[in-house]
Amino acid sequence: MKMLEQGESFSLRAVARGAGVSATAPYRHFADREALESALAVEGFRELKADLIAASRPSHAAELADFGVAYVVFALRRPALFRLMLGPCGEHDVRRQAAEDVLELLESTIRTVLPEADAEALATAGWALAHGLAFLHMDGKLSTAGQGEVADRVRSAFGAIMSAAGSADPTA
Amino acid sequence: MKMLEQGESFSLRAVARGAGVSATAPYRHFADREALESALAVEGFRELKADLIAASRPSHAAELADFGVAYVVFALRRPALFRLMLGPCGEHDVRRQAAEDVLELLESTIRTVLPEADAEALATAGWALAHGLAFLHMDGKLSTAGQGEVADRVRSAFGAIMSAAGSADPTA
DNA sequence: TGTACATCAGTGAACGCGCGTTCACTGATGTAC
DNA sequence: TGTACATCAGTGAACGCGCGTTCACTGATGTAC
Repeated sequence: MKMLEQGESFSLRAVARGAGVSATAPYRHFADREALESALAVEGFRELKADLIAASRPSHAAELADFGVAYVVFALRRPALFRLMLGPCGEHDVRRQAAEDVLELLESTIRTVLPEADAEALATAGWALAHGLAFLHMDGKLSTAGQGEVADRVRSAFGAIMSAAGSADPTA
Repeated sequence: MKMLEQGESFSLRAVARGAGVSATAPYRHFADREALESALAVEGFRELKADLIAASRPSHAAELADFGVAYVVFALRRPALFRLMLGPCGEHDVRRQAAEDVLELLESTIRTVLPEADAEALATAGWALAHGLAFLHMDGKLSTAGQGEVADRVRSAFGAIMSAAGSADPTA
């Protein structure tokens, strides 16, 4: 049960604490902090992908917003993990490929739902939109107080992007 | 000349180092780390707003993408400052109001350029889109290698959102 | 069944690091008379 | 013009903290014979 506590940010010692184990125990299983971080990120991406697939069975374009809602909800439910997964990473990081996979999941969905759209551009825009909403909510720039407020905002934002894809050429 | 160095993240000592001054010198001017952080953030928002206004004189909807490009370029040029400005903040943080001001700048521009659109929803979507693109590029999830690659990607993403606003109801 | 040994997850003390912060100080500049 | 004093930006030593990491260790479990 390797979990990141709600409030605190990632550190090797914080993970050990969260697991109820001494600060040095993780070294039995991981070479160093970076190896632990990568393993947590990979597991996190597995969960995120499962959430995205579960939340959305997009039969038409509007339901793509469900992807966005699931993405933002995941980020708000596990902020430390989300930051770990999608935070700064180097050139040859496993997280780079994992993030690419998420983008491709979105892209292939768009290809079946909106075959006439520029799937690559639209997938990038959709991902960036969800990503921006996730960070703005996580970082307290948009309110998360109201019941259903977050989901409504995400849906309304996706409404703007997605109705474009069917009706206009997304490349300016 | 209070600046944040390119690579390193914000800390009181890092700012002092960047200013070529001892670690304790900032206490002559700021009560504590948080006061320094707020002052830098406020100054940063002033610069960002100036960049946004300078980069874009939106006469029609497509040019709103210039806002997005300026936003992302600012983030990539001053990543530590950008993270400081738009990173986690509490309920009564000056940065909250400053961020709100940026949103309102975008919103009022939309109101004059696209009077028929849902300006509030569209401004939030546009901000989130630019914000997501900024973080995805900063954090190495989207390539920043190619000449003009970033600006092209931002324009193409904004194309998708903005052409919607003129042609369809952005609320799903 | 019992004895000897290997394996292996976890422990606690210790290290060096950068951090925020305090403290008493120095040295330059400005002001009063 | 010179002397006495206040102001104030900056200094360097020192503190306690959480971090990543090392080290020698303990104690439980499994395996060989």
